[in-house]
Amino acid sequence: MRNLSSRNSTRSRSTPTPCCGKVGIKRGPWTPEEDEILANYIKKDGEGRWRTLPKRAGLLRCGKSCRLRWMNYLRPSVKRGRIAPDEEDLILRLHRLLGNRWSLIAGRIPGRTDNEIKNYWNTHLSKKLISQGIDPRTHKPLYPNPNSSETAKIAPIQNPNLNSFPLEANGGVYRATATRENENFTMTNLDQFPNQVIDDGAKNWPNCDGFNKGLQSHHEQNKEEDCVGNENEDAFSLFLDSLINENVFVYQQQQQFQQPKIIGPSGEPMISSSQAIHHGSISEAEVAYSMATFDEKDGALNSYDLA
DNA sequence: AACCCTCACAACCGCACTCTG
DNA sequence: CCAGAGTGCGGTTGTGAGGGT
Repeated sequence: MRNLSSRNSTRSRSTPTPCCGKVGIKRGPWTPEEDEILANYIKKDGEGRWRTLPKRAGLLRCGKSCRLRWMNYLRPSVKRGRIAPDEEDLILRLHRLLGNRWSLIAGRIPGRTDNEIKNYWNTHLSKKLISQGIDPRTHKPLYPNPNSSETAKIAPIQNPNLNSFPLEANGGVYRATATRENENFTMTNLDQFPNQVIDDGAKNWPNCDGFNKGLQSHHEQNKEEDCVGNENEDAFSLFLDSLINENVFVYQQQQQFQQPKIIGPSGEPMISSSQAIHHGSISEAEVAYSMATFDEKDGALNSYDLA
């Protein structure tokens, strides 16, 4: 799994992309004939070794192009057609949680590809949000107006101290370091996960663990279908589902509902992720990120100590 | 009919990660 | 440990269709 902060790191070496830019390589839209050749070849010989695939299959395309065409268009599991309203709603909520992690979002929407969701976002949803006065990047109001009840309904609840993703790389660990002065409470993921999930730790899920799986693209998940049967099957998915559902709940109820106070094992006040989000001490994205990571040193999932 | 503009979507590109020898 | 191959991801660009003038 790629380090989520790696895009900011300096590239260690500069490797060209040999399959691209070659003379004699066809570019542009794929023809039905090319599609048929590619699909037939993959049916026969399977995916992978994309760089040499075009030559083996007899296509004048670069490997990347073949892979993209297969992943985004030709795969049998790819769903075509319009994005349904419920899918749109899910995309919106996932984007609020995950930002432009299109492959993560796509992994939560069966049959949809990261490219399709990205395109749909850029052409439809971002404009829709802007027309509603919401910044599509931050999901915050473009023109904050405290008197606008409409804005308050839609806008996410975020910690004003945490506008820029305060996730620290700590030996491969991304830990939410949310704190808020004068307010003491602790949030853990214990109220979200069964204990055994936490106790197992992500180290016990080397290739098909719920968390890594959740962080992989949809097509990667398909590649690992043989991993089903693991008791920890997609714990990340369950968690994300709970976040998504909680998120809806928070948005609907934030103005009028007081959630019951939960007392932790040592008497400390405990809150759920939705309450923490509601509280403004941690954003949805921070919860999602931190929940999706584990400490490589002790193999334990991160918990939140917001005190 | 011709041209221009906008939109939606497919495809490309560069970067960075993992894996392997 | 290193170098290169293979691959995935996200931003950007290209292309074709449709509508307006």
